[in-house]
Amino acid sequence: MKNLFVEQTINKIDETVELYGWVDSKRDHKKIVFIDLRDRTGTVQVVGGEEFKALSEEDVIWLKGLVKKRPEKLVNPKIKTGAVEIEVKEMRVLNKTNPIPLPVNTDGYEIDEEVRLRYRYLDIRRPRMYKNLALRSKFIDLIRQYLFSKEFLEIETPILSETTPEGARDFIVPSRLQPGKFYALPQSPQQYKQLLMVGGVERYFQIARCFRDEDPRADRAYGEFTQLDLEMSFVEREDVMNLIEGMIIDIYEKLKAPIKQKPFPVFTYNEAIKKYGADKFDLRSGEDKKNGTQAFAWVIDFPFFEKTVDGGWTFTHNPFSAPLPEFMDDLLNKKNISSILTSQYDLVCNGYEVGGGSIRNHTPKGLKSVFEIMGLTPDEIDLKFGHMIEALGYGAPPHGGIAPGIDRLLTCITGEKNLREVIPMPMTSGGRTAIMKAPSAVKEEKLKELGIKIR
RNA sequence: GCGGUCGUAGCUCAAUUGGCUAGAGCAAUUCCCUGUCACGGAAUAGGUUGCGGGUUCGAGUCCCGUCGAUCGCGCCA
Repeated sequence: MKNLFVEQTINKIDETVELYGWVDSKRDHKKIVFIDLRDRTGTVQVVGGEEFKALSEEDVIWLKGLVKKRPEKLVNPKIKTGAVEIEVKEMRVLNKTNPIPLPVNTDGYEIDEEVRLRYRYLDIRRPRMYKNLALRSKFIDLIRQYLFSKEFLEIETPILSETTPEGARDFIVPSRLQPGKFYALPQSPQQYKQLLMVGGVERYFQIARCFRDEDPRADRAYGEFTQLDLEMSFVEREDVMNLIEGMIIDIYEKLKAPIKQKPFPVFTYNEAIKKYGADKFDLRSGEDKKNGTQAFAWVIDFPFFEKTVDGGWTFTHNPFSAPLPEFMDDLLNKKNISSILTSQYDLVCNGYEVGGGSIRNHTPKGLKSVFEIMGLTPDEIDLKFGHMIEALGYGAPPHGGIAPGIDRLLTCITGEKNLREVIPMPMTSGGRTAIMKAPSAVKEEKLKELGIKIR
């Protein structure tokens, strides 16, 4: 097993070491040949001769060699290991590469994204992409550390689930055992996490994959995305906001990412619209952008309902939200509907909406009232949300939560312009997996088994 | 669903007003060079200009269609 990373050679002067990695570049001077050996931690120069002649860029090799301090005038200040070089003793090619279809020693922005996605497994060899993936891993690690220290449980919720009657378009999956019927992939674990609160879990989180069949944008990947899904019992709006704000401040300190204003500024929806013309906005100065400062803010006091085109009402954010306490009577009596404010809070960072949540309606009558205002009949309410209303009737605790988007937070913190730069294997905007050929046709027998006829 | 931009060698690009055999850098292959560090130098190979049609003596270039990528609008509880 490999037990030494390239960047550690700097501490192994005069020792014989074994290294594994890829040939990043080769400089052949006939009698003396240099290669840069690369692994995920960086590159180091290896000095050899005849044995390196046949190497090509991206060959995978093992080598044994002596780490030598470089003479002063031969130090390369551009790389972390520039003060040393390896004098090769033995070398083996573990796998000779075919000509590589795209360069991996640039930042990659110049390359057609279609090519980068098709060869994503090579694209992530480039240091920038590896760094983004490593940061993503660290970020999630720090989330877990923080939330476990606050007595949270990490719990998985189903992926094969029920269609969501409102909201985004669902991905649906045919059922074999119930021919002609379909599962849906969750747009978020919203209902399950509330049921966990009914179940007395009190503090839940999940690094949750969410699925929505809506057209993509630069800040919105097609198909699936990841959020930190979180729910707490016996809390009020400020409790959830404080918890998540505390978590972010802790994580960003550990990642040495400066935050512009702490505590995060809070704007009401009306203030935000008046001041910025939108409910998401970028508070950074030019200087902030240059040094990677992250500007967080909260937006609260959104209207609960808005008029639909046909004159009815629909919710602005989340039908499971409770109104602010002072509007509960109006909700239950279906009065002054346009002025009811929701307990919804949105987290904004650098102009992106990076999360949203609310205190939920934890009584059956509160939730029912929302659907009644939306004009659903008792039968419809029962059919679509009967299970939730029933569950709330069995001693559901007051509860609320939030769901920060991991992809967007990472886009902000890395300064990337596109969400796909922090997603390991994203789909194209046309909904294709770029490496494998999904979605693909399935064989006639398979369809028959599922009870599906095409056309 | 709609609109913008783009599609030429494995990658990044060039090709004047529609006109000679579609060029260059990187990568690949062969060769030269003891200190380079994204080394340098010489040569070779590499093309259905996304695909299909049209206009024209002649199309990478103009027109129509189509496919794909990407950005935005709609959409996104």
